[in-house]
Amino acid sequence: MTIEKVFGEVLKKKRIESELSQEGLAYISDLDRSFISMLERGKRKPTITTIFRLSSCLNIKPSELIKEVEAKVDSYK
Amino acid sequence: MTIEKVFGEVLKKKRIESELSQEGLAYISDLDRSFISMLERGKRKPTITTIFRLSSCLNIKPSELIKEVEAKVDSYK
DNA sequence: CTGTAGACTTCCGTCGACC
DNA sequence: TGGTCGACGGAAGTCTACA
Repeated sequence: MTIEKVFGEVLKKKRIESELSQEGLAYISDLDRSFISMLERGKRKPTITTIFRLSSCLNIKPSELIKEVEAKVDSYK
Repeated sequence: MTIEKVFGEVLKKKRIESELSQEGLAYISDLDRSFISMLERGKRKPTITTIFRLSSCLNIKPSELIKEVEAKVDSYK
């Protein structure tokens, strides 16, 4: 498992929990919808600023988002 | 304060605490020394994979690194 | 040991369109 | 609503070299 794939899974989960569509998240985060789609599918790797932006839109701390990613990455080892 | 500037400050602090030179960190993380230099000065924004790579070299969890960044960012608000 | 410059390759992130 | 395609500008990250 790659970090970007796990990040995509976590992002999708958090987005669903916030009851947002990709389009809705794209709108409030001011990121492109196709980019959100690629992030969720692990086709793109976000920069630190993108991580912070998405986190605030999902009402979660960046460190908590990363923590979930790191826990999931560790579980694959 | 921008996120990348704060990240650079935290990165430098952690590197010094690990008693590593930029060159040493570049070597073990397999990143370019000039890139490490620019990261520390906030001239570049790391992607999530770079954050994970640097964290493991600094013996810290990615989420803890981000946590310090987010705390410092918040302190400027 | 660190900063920076330039030239380079790869990829982030945008945009419009279609399924 | 989400996946994907192609084109694009700009930025991530490498490498050499010099102060």
